[in-house]
Amino acid sequence: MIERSHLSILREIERNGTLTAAADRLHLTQSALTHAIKKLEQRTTVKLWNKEGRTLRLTQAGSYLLSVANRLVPQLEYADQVIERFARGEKGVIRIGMECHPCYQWLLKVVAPYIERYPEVDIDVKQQFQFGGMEALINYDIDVLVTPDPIHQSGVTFKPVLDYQQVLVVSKQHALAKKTQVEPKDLAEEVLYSYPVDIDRLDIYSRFLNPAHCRPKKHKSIEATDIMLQLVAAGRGVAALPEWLVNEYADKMAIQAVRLGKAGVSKSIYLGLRDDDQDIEYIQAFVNQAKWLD
Amino acid sequence: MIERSHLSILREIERNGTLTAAADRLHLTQSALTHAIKKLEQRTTVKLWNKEGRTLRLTQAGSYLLSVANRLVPQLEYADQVIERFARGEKGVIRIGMECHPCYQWLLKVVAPYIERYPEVDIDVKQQFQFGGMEALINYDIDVLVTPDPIHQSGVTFKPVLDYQQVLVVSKQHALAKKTQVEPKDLAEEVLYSYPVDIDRLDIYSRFLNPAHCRPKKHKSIEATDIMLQLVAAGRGVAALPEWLVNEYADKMAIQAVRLGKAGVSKSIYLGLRDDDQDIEYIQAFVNQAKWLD
DNA sequence: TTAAATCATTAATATTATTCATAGTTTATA
DNA sequence: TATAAACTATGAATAATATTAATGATTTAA
Repeated sequence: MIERSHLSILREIERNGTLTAAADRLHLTQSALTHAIKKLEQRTTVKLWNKEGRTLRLTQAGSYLLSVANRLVPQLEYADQVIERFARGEKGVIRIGMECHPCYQWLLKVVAPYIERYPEVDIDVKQQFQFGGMEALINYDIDVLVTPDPIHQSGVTFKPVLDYQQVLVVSKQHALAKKTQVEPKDLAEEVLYSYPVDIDRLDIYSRFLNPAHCRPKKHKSIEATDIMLQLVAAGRGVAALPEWLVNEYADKMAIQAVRLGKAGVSKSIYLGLRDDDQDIEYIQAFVNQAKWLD
Repeated sequence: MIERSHLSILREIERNGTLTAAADRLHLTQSALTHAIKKLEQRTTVKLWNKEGRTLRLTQAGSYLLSVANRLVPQLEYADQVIERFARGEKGVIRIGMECHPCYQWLLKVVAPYIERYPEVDIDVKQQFQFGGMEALINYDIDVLVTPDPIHQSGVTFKPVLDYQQVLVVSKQHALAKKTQVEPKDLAEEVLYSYPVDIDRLDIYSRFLNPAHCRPKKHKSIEATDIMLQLVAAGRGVAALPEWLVNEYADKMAIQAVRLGKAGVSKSIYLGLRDDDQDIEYIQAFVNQAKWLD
């Protein structure tokens, strides 16, 4: 069986001309090389070199093996390097699954500085998890789950990375814009825009309207945040969004954030990780980056 | 340092699912494998597997190494074989991959005299490359690629070995059989037989019918040349084939070759070789044999 | 011809791989 | 849920292999 060491020896002998020099390169003694090549030639019963005087000339079989060596050894050496990078926690892939619509904007702000610091880590974002992110995480389809609704399950741990207020966004011209807070009944005559997700997953219902048994006049769903906010700015309706997201748009659009009720609606974004991965350095670093952004 | 044994172990564990089974395959004990992988993981300080119960799931680093293994181990195994052949005093093996259907018939005529002259060289023909022959060549799955469509890529050189005309074959009774050449519109009421390959790869379309915006009445695909020509002879349709191939059958069947258009459709068959192999004598001899046949 | 450089050989030693025996887990099944 | 079966882990013993040291033989160059 041809081993890596044989191939390395082939290469170094050819490159350096003499056994002695090749041995130095390989941090071995000349004797070791002599033994190694003799053993290889004996075991395969193939002569790899013809000895002309003290110089070695490759046979046909030898130069075949040399070509194999020149092809494969660099690949093995590269693999060594990659594994070292894995060892130092520098190399890897993070596949991120998103379970909340507006989180994407927040995620971009986490990812940007992270990829600066970890250029060897690939980031792959899969946005299409309306739910079922947990399953994807457990099945190793993703490595990190970004969600506002952590589910407790063994093998997976969630960490809060961002606390924020869910607020009502209205046009600057809107009557509610003057108030410091809105009440559920204030929405009775409003058009409410939301992302196209199940109503049970919308906090404006579960934590604000439903407890007061109120409904908006109409409910429309829209995929794109920009469009939604343009409609809001135009006075065509209102929306419930994270405060930090509204702030991003506040200077470009005529919109205003208003607190939901007296206490406000507090939310958190969580990152879910498999316990297996907890102590992978580049994943830890990612979680820390997310926390720090806060 | 990643050794061949590590890569083989990776492969067999993944292939067999359990350490015990992998150990059997490798003619080792389970204990040996446990020790080996533990040692590797300790030396590199990289976890290659996560143990979930008794099943092993590759980590990112592990699956990276597996991909390296799947690429390199077959090449090492092949090198073992080549060296064994050298040991037995055989000069080697030529593994030929075919990317064109009718080339097989031509190849037989090259191989026949070659194996007379080089009884010590084994010839192995792999016909199943509809495409992807390039990859096979580069991966050392084959040594020679026979194709009408050479792709320029470093490390591989193509040499034309046969120039020929692609012609239309019709029954001797067919009206077109009297003509010296056919025009695209002549096929408008014909059934056209071809090998079952993508239409883009058929010269009768790309170089004859398409430029004139013509189509045959119907297009049917058939695998076997003999059957195809029998149908043609029976007047059930026409086909486009290499002239030399038609000539082979011309005396046995009532078929007639007609030139495609005024200029004809000229084609070449190329042999692709890795540059590494260019100066291996028995491979050179093969290429020469192919050229000479012309 | 001689000194320097290189390669080959043997025996001793060091290192690494493998096994054996056995204990500890996990999984299947009854 | 107890039990058997299948699998993995571990430590100590052993086997196999690699490496060296010491030295003699050969080649090369001056």
